[in-house]
Amino acid sequence: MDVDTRLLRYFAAVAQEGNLTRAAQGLFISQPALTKQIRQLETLLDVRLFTRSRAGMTLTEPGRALAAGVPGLLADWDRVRRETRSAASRAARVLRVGFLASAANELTPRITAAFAARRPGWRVDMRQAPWSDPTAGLAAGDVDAALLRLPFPGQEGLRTETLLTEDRWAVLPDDHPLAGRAEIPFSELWDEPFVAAPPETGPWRDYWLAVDAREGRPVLIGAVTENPDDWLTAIANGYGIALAPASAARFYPRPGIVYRPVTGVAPTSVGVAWPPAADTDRVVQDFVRCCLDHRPPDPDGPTDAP
Amino acid sequence: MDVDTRLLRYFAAVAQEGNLTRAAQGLFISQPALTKQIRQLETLLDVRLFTRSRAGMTLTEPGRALAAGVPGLLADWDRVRRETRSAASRAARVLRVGFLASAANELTPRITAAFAARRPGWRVDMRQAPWSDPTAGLAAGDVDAALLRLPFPGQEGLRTETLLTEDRWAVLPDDHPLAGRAEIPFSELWDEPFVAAPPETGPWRDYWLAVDAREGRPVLIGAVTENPDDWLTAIANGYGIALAPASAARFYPRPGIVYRPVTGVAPTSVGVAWPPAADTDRVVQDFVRCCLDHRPPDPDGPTDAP
DNA sequence: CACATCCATGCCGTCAGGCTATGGATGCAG
DNA sequence: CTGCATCCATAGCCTGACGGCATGGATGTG
Repeated sequence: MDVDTRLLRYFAAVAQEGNLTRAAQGLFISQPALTKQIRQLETLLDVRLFTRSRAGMTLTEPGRALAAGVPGLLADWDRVRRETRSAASRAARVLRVGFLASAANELTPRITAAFAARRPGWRVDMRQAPWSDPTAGLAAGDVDAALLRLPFPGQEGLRTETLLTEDRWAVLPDDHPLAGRAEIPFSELWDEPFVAAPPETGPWRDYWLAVDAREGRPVLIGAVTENPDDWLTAIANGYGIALAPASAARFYPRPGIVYRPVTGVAPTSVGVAWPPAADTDRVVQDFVRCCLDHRPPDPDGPTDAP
Repeated sequence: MDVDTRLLRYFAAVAQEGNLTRAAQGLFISQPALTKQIRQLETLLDVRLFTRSRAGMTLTEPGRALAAGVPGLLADWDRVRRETRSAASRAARVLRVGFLASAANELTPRITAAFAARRPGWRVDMRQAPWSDPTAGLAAGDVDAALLRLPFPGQEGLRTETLLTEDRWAVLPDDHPLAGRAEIPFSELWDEPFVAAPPETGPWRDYWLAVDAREGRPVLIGAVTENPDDWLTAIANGYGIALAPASAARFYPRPGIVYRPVTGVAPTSVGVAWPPAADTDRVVQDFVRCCLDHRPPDPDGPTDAP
């Protein structure tokens, strides 16, 4: 009696959604395809899992029994898969490091160089994470360590060390009325439209919109983008402005875009993070050591910033 | 990243066997098909799971990590599947009862009739189990209760009640030298060839060969059969003799076959069994009650035996 | 009564899984 | 040294499953 995890995912989606059409949209397949798959699962188990009605799909009693077990099965498979990948990385002497955007700025190459010197034969695999994952793959177990922005949601379950702190600046189109100012109080930006990350990025999005520095004022969203490139383009095209770490001026310069210091928002930090399970992992700890050894003496940023 | 349990079964088989060809035989597929599947799993995970050599397939380090997790995944899926089936039976008001051979003999129809009277709307689904499973599907969770021979291996983890006890008789071809005897001491059968169940049925096979009543003498196997029909045919054809419950003379009469009482072997019992989890299950307990209510007063067999 | 919203069905193209036959590598026995 | 056995990999083919689109049937709703 074999089953595909795909079938279980489909079932879980329909069970949760209670609606074939919407579940199919969420799974990026057509509704008839999903109909067929659910029927196939029912045939396979010889059990009626749903009662169909115009109102949608309602779980039967056995359907509820299955729905209770499936998420655990999928999670277990995911765990085993990640453990296998981790073992593979380790066997290949690869340290997987997740990072967000510009990672630890100018420190990054120096950290990896120091690690290479400390662990000959090992290779660092730097993986850029999407904005939607503020843990840069660490929470999902996709990487052994991560360079990321502090603080982040879920930080309690992970070990972190701060590497550097820098101010947040404003990113403006160069024809913006405020583009000529040497420094801008954040309150003057409250009514400006912002180019934001997608809503599903949650706290990340709010953090870079500086929601908690707006004294409750609503945020004006001018555009939503998924990655730095679209983000800069949207700003250059005048859809809105944004906040960014000061170092973005060095890492993401672009014609038509200017970066200006902002007062009235808290600075942002970059840290290294690792899972508690890696506390005794010599390789991960070596990497952390390399990170800490290259912390800049000046807490406002790396000393060799251009 | 979806995977089929089939793929995991294949992987587990190769991991355990260390040999594609033999694993493929055990899985009833061709060796090239298995080669492709294993390679596909490696591609899917992007991990080399085996090192190939003339000596066979050896697990790599990540392969061992996967092999450690896969049996648990498969067991969990099986558990969830059985729970779903159980919920379905319950919802359909079906009590699944496993049984071996002639179950509780003449009692069986009376038990089911009593249960039908006690639980209107419920249906008893009687499922004959193969000889290879002395728990008649109970251990695997395929049934809610079982009518089976006592004692059986794995009995400790289950609840049992004895329903009837009967002597074991000899089953002989009618032209056998001992066929004319009214009663046969078992010691006179020690050197006779026996028609046995397949070796994989283990304790069941040994029990009906009465291995523990032979004072250490080796058993002579004249033929191996998988089911009662082949078994009787083999005996009629003179391949060997066998032991059987006395009631077999009533349930399995056949031209060319005679049943004779035997002394020197312990009698055999039929009991009802259920999992501890069903101790509080009203329906299962009703069925057990029906079984006990129809226990014959005479411990040597049902009173209405012909 | 038209319309919206469910799920089910029919038909078709594509691809993955299986089989048979065969090839390349390597160890072993005569 | 050579023929053979035993590994696993590859090639070519067939079938069946999965997915898409278009459409149908049932049932509330404005």
